[in-house]
Amino acid sequence: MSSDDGSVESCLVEKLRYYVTLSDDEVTLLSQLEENEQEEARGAMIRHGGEPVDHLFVVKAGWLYGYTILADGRRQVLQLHFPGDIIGLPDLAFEHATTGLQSCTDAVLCPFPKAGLDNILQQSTTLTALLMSIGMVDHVVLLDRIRLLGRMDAKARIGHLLLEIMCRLRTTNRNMGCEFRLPLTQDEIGDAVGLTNVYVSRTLGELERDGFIHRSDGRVKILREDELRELTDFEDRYFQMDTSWFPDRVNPV
Amino acid sequence: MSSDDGSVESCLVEKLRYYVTLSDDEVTLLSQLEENEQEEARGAMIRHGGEPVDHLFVVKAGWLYGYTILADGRRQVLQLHFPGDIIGLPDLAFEHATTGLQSCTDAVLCPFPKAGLDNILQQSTTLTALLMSIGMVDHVVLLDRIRLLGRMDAKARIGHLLLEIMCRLRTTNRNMGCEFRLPLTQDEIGDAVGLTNVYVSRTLGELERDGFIHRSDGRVKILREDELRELTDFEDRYFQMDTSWFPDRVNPV
DNA sequence: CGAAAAGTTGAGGATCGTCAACATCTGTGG
DNA sequence: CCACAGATGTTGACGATCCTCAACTTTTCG
Repeated sequence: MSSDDGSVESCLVEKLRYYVTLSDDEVTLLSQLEENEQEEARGAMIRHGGEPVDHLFVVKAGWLYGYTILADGRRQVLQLHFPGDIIGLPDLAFEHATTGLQSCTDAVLCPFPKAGLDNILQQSTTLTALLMSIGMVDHVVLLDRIRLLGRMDAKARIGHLLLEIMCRLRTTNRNMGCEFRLPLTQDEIGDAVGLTNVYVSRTLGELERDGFIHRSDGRVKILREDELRELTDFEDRYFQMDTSWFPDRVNPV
Repeated sequence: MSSDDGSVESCLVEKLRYYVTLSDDEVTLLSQLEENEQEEARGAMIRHGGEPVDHLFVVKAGWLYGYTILADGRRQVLQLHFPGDIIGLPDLAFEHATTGLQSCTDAVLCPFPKAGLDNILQQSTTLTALLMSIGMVDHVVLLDRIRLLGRMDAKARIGHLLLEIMCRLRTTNRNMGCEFRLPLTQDEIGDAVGLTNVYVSRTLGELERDGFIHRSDGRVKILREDELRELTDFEDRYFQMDTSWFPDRVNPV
């Protein structure tokens, strides 16, 4: 699973392979998106909201998040980005970035031009359908987030976020257990689920006292996943995807 | 702008034409999505969350909304659907509907099978790119909603919702003013922006006393749009779309 | 080792929810 | 045309969740 220069295979390919088998041609098409690399340190501002956007990114390593700042200076974290994600698709429809982009760990990004999607749209209806499907999964995850922000209390919000992160990590790390490193500050967690850092601290403490999670180092372990899923009404949107409607291949393997 | 049988042209075509010029072939492709009609009365449950999904809808007339019910019975309205919208794209990636669907006015829907998108994906890269772009606009609208739910107070939430509805209506009703019929109950408004009907009533009253809106009949008039935009930090995501990255046409006019 | 960042804990306060009574609107049948 | 019932909207009193401010502790990293 490693290419001949010793590097690990593309996370994007790995993520897409979680859902369908890819032909060599399709892998080649995708790898064109990852020809350039750009390293970023933890906490780097990669893009401000409102800037002109001329390229998208594939995340090769690290965690990042999109955010907006409100008039009073507070921040809302809009979505988390993990290795294998394509960042910036929604901005394609606009001339200026709708969200800021910041890294929460050291990260490696692969920038590619907007036009880089032309190849894919024109040469592979399967990849087109797959990219649309990934977009649909993301869409549903946002709906879950809306539900969370609109109607759930602090404990459920944070528990839900932790479960979502875990399931998302599993799509590129197939046999991950229930423990993972959580490189988010409590400020960032709060900004993601609409709470303050103070209340995040209290609530994480409560979740730990209740025996739902265990924290040590920068790591989190989900102790009673089933019960936490129940408490937070969580559904794993990443687990499986319906590809039955995909068009017959115009460019068969 | 009317076809020979006297009916108004497709809202879907009208909405897409807001953004690009369409060829006759493309209009034909799209019209295939609207071959069947289904009438629904106000308040009809069209689909429950969790049901198997075998088709999507084009909205021909009326307002609808997607929602979910929480464990305690409360409801979160996830998105509003207007004439010209395609409902169900996100569900394509799943075997079961992720949201319930209900009408808030009498409505006319055009159901079409999942496979109905094949034609479009395979025969028009322009329409494919356009559908993706619409999806991206929707995506950004959801991000705005997340920001609203996570960090804005009741007055801004409701004001923002009203502005969003107005701008959305303008995409299919080009020369609409600042007044429109609002066929949502205060329960539904509350479920959309994460408040209770009681607080919606209070807040609408406050917005009216402040001179931002005027209510009469079932209609709302935005009185000081600029100031309300400022108060609610509103940005019109529907107004314009960047189509510059669209692939060169494989099937030119 | 020391400074800055991140996390914890307490006290008091603001926003919004809950419950309840009442008012108004809407549509239906007599 | 009126009567009535159910749905919808309004208003008040009270309470819960979460925020703000602030002091303090722990961790991280140069």
